[in-house]
Amino acid sequence: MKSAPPPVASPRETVALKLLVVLSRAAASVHGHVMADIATHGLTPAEFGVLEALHHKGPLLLGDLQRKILVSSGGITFLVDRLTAKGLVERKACPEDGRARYATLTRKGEALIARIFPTHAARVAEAVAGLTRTEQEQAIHLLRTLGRAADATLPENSE
Amino acid sequence: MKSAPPPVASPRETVALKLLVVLSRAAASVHGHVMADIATHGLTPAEFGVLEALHHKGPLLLGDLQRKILVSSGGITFLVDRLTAKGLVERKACPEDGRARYATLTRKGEALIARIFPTHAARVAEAVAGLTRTEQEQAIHLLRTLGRAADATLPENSE
DNA sequence: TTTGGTTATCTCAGGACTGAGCGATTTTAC
DNA sequence: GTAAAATCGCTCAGTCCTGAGATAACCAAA
Repeated sequence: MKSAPPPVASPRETVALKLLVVLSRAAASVHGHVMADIATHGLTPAEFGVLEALHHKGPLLLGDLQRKILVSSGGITFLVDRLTAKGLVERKACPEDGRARYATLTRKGEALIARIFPTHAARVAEAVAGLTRTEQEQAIHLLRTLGRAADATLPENSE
Repeated sequence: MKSAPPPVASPRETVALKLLVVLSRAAASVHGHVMADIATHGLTPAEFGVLEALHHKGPLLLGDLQRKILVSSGGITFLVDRLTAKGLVERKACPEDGRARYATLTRKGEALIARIFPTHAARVAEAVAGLTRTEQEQAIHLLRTLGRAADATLPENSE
């Protein structure tokens, strides 16, 4: 004699909630692989992100770096401080803007990222190998659309 | 006279790395929506996860709860402590196992989650509205496959 | 029963990061 | 040319959470 549970969510919401769950779990799982790799080199994911960004883009203003790896303003200062203490990154003055600073890789930092990046790439490929190449490309397309749309409707991003 | 950059990654790895990026960004964007909603009720995402899980599954052993919301063993103790202090959750002894504890919602906790869940569901639906219903179902399928496979190849998960 | 191995939770020290607010600089408007 | 507004990075107090170890309870075998 049990009564049916109340319809707490419409079908549309049910699908959306399921998508949220699998998205979070997939991201966490893949992240787990990546972290395990990165941690063996004594780096946090955020530190690795900084090194990777500088490796591929060259010197970057701290603000650009911040937006790229998605940390707070205090976070990027903290990260660059720590990487500087490790001798992997340096700050350079920006000639056009006295407020801004460039972050650049030192020789040692460049050598480190060049050494560990190939392993990282292989590990990522392995982590996503559950999908075929075609499926990966489908997923990329869907996730890019999803991410863009979600960003656009975020309140604080007025643009 | 610039030489071509060295092939740092194979095409397979390039696709995998791109997938990692869009996956992380999509998860972060959707997470942003959810957090903004949850924070207005004075809850952290992890706290909300606990309430949501108990709301839908009923009383749960702490260990099951821990695996469900993906926190460390210390984390689940901390979360249940804090929710207990807020009067939203209680611990109950487990008759069959003296080591284990159930977490259950209090009246107040049940009332809170019942009140805020509909808004949450609507917000999630809005956050993923950049994809059509069909696309959402494709994404769910792909992400579920991806997550499962990634978990299975994670070293510490032997099963 | 006793012993040892597992499992479930808790304790606690510490780390990564946030976010509000600050000074310094640049840009814009008058 | 100067005052107001915006932008950049930094400081710092505080938060959430991790992870290694401790404690207690269960279970199987001798």
